[in-house]
Amino acid sequence: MSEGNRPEAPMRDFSRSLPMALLKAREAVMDRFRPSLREFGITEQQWRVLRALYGRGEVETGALAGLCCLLTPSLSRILKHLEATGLVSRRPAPSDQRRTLVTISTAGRALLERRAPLSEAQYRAIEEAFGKERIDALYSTLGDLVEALEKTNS
Amino acid sequence: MSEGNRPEAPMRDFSRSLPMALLKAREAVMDRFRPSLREFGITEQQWRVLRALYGRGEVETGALAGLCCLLTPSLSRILKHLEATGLVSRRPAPSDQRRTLVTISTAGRALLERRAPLSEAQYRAIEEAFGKERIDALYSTLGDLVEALEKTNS
DNA sequence: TCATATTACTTAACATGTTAATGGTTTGGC
DNA sequence: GCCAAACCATTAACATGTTAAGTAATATGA
Repeated sequence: MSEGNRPEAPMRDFSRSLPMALLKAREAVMDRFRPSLREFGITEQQWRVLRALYGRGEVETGALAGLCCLLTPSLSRILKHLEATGLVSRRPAPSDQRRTLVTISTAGRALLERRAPLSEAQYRAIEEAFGKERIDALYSTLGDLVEALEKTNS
Repeated sequence: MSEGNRPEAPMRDFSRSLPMALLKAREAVMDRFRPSLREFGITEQQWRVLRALYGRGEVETGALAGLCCLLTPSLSRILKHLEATGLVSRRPAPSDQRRTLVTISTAGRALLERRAPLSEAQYRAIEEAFGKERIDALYSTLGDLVEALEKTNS
């Protein structure tokens, strides 16, 4: 017991890991959505991209990454795949050749509209299992948490 | 109005995606922990494994995966890496050769004990930014959500 | 206007997420 | 004891997460 020996805080209980708690909750939710994603032959991230593009016209890659909570290297690969399967299209921005503008295609919209009802059904099931008020409160709490963390991120 | 065409529910607002809300919150939290993980040359998942093994003696691979919220293929690769760097050890279970028992090594414990204070400092910062009561309430809500979803997962 | 820095996206490299398949081990029925 | 079924971990294959490096286009300033 020397140099730097403050009273050795006991190790935090493993059940009190905030990243783990958020991950476990997210996994429990995703378990409800994965079957229909698989049925449509699309990944969770690909779905997020289509979902973000829907009804939004042309979106820059950087902005799209922010909307989908994806890093740009991941998004780059995902867009290559979505473009190859004809669900989105890309073109350089006329005013600034560095930027890329992404648009959802008709096929992309069609896929979205076919799966959306299945997704909505799962949301109803989740709200029934947990309570709509508690879900609403959870959205609110999570938003506040993000705001608090971003505001103070030294 | 025929077969299946109910009145076309409007597309859910993209801000009301529960997986996204949980992901964004988790990312905001992880941004606080990543610097020290990097400093110690370890990934988030490797940390979770060491964290789960600490003070637990020998743990079976399957049980460890459950504790860490990892799938067994991922855990298999992670353990190979941790074993190669001397942070854990593995051996087949004497009573059942199918099972593998994992133990944290002295070096693993040492790494854990060196980083733990940095992690705790971040927890204090998060509680200060958001409020300890709200964090506690969030743990509780997330646990309830998982329970509700698992109980009703048809 | 020219060199420099900055910006936006992409590639590269390695680790993990996810599903399916493989390969030993053990269990159960017979 | 024998064989099929179930089990556990690992491997395989492809997609994404993460950080660093690369590339082309634009902005900046002397």
